[in-house]
Amino acid sequence: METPKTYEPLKAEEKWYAHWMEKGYFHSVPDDREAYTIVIPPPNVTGVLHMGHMLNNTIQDVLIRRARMLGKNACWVPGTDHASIATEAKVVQKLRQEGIKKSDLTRDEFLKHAFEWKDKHGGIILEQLKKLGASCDWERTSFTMDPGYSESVLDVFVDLYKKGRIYRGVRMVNWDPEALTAVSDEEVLHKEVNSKLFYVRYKIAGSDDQWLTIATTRPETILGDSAICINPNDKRFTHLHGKQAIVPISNRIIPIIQDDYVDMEFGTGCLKVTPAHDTNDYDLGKKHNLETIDIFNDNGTLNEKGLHYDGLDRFEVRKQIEKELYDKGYLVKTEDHINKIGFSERTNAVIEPKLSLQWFVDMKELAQPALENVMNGNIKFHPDKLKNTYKHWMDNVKDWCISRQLWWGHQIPAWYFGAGSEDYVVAKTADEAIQLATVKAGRTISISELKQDEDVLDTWFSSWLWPISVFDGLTNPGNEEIKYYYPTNDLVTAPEIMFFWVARMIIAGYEYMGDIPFKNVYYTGIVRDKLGRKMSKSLGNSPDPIELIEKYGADGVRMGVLISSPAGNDLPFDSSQCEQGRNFTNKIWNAYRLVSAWDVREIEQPKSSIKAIEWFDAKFNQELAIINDLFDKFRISEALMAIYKLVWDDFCSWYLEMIKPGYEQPIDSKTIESTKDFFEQILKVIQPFTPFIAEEIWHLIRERKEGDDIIIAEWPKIKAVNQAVLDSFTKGEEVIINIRNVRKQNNIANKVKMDLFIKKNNEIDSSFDSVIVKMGNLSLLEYTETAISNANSFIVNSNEYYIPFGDSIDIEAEKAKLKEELDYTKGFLNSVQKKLQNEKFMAGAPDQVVVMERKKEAEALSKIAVLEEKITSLN
RNA sequence: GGGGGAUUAGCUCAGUUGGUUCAGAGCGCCUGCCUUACAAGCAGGAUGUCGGCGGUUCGAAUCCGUCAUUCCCCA
Repeated sequence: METPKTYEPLKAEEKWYAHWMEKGYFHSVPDDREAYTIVIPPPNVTGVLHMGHMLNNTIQDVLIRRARMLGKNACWVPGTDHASIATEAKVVQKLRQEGIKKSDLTRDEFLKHAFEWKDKHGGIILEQLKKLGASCDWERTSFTMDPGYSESVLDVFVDLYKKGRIYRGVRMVNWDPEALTAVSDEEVLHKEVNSKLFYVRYKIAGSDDQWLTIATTRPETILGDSAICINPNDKRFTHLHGKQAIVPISNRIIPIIQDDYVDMEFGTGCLKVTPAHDTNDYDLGKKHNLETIDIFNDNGTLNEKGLHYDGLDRFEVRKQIEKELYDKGYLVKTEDHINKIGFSERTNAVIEPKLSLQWFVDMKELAQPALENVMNGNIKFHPDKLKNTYKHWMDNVKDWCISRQLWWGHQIPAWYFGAGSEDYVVAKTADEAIQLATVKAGRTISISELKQDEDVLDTWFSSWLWPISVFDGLTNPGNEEIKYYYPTNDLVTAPEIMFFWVARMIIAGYEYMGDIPFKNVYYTGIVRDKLGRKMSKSLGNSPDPIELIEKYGADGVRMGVLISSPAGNDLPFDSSQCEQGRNFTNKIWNAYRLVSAWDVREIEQPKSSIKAIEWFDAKFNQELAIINDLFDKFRISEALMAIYKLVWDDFCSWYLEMIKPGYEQPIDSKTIESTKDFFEQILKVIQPFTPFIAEEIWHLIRERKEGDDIIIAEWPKIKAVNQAVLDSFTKGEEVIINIRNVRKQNNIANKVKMDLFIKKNNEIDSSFDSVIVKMGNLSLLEYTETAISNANSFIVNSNEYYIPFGDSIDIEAEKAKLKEELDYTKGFLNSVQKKLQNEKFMAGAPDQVVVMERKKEAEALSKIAVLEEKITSLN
């Protein structure tokens, strides 16, 4: 049976993933080993895999696979998030297509539809992760609305309420008029848009024809105005102090107030104050005891306070009111204006600041340990610089609005028994609520009187418990698993959710476990397309990961997303990177083909092979130390690059070429065994990155006993590095490259053997001569006392190398080449000597540096001597 | 408006406490090769005022100031 010329990934991937699953290698149970734990950032339950997931999960898999090889008890917990707004929006949309309106359904009916949807689409993304090779412990798959999980969410709500950390209050919230729910500050995206600034004049009350002019971007909110505000220092408006103004159209009389909040430079210096519809105005309103006039319905249309605009959409009103203001002589002018507007992350609707009764978490004190323990390094961020962003947010942390006017999620465990604002209790179950309510009301409250809060909790109010609740740490505190796996080790996520999720997990960790939730946070970047645009479904610029896997193989795609993706930097993705990854797997495949095809005999081991083995052994260990260090620093893509070069350049281009027997020649058994040992070491090191091909070749290269799989093999241990061998090789390498250059410049085919004469002027290391002969395809390597005429020549370490080549040598060209090198060396010498003659340098520089400069000087001088002599000899 | 980054080769990025030829890597590009593992390959090669200007220093990609450009977060 012939081994195919190119690696065919798909079959191997299916085979080995099934094998790993069957062997239970991904499953972890607590034991004596050190635990290494990662909890997956749970994707939306109904989501599909996109490039961001690919990047994120590949990194996690690399970390977990390496930890497994390091002998740790590796546990990667997968799962999904119920994603209340996103999922509910999808279900509503699907029902609408079927002609069903959400408003026609009861809560229970709607939830039935939602669970059907979840059962149908939920977990698709987890199946896709398997194709990528993700070695998650699938027996531990969690969902934020699992019964046990839900229980812990409610426990935490009740607990925080009892501790006084949760309160209910009327606040300005970000209202999504499309989803009809409040959203958190973090779910609002601010974008710059071109809009208009409207200059509108208000008549001063009691005057005949005195006016003031305000500037606003939202003329429709005029109907909700409660005051005009001016800066008390503004000299232009001292005549307005204590006066009142008349609101256009509605003709209400409102006070003119003074506050230095007003920016005298912006607009006209007169600000209209609409406490119900602007966060800053709300604060002003509270400060000055202004009336709050809410003119909007929940869906963004105006209500009866909007007078004749009752029922019309806010944007339609903006158009119509412009005309009315103009017709009635109130509109002074309009100007083009760029301002930032908040959009809902989920529905893209323009967010309306709205006053409403919501539940909040008081964050100030909770945030303290979470801030401290990141700043003091108990939790490390990679890259470290993101600590600054974190600190800024935590220093200015605001209360967290946790109620959402949705049905899909954890229903808030608050129970109302009357119409008063305090007629409610917070309890996990209805039974408990009855008891509490009875006490609070001072009379017997029956179940029929009790009404549970209609709203659900923000999704992040459940996912902030993720590292704890996946191990039942709240419902079954102190259990064996939570003790063993918590705190987890590394978290891999996007900086976008640093506040939504990371910060809050740290808060919950301290509040409920008294400890950090993880030791390291690795922040990935945003995956962008070639034009630098964020990959998104709406732009349609995101490739389908599964198609990529089918085209390039999972290993190729894994490499493709990691190869240029340092922590915290965006990943400008192009499928050519997957091509590079696929080429790499193919390279390894062909190295295997080469090694497997040789005829092995009990013959003498060539000297060059002995040297090659010595060298690669040293080289491998040198690189392994570097790779381990890069892993420890979470420089994953650099570790990959180091491995890439180790395999491609050192192993394939140098080592295999050095030991490769001639065409149809056999290889000695010692060399082949050493080579297979090296190959195994290399497979181990690539296993975290390209697990499938590693496993495939692991089983092809040598007979394996049942259960001898690379996924659980031991990560190579570092042996002492023979630096002398590495140094000798470097010199030999330089000679070989020079020989290749001579061939190239003179068009001498590789198969033509050449002679090499060496005139020794300086110390010379001849230990790799046998390798030079082989790699240079030399018929002769000889040391000589005299220069050789009529030869190509080069200089390494002041020793002269000659390759005679009859008449075809171009003496002038050779001279020019030597002259050029001479000039460069003289210039170099000059700069070195300048330094050495500089008294300040000699006084200020450390000895080591001076010694180095002297050595450089000596080398340059000796090289110049050789070059000059050669040039003379050519004349 | 406030805060935080970033700026090094055509692209994506390394570059530790300022000091080895420190100006680097991968990709791309150029040249020559279908040399029996691999053309998804081999061998060789070129490319930079380290964003600008100023400063500190014997010495600056590295430290300081300033300007420019740009990204992110917050208001």
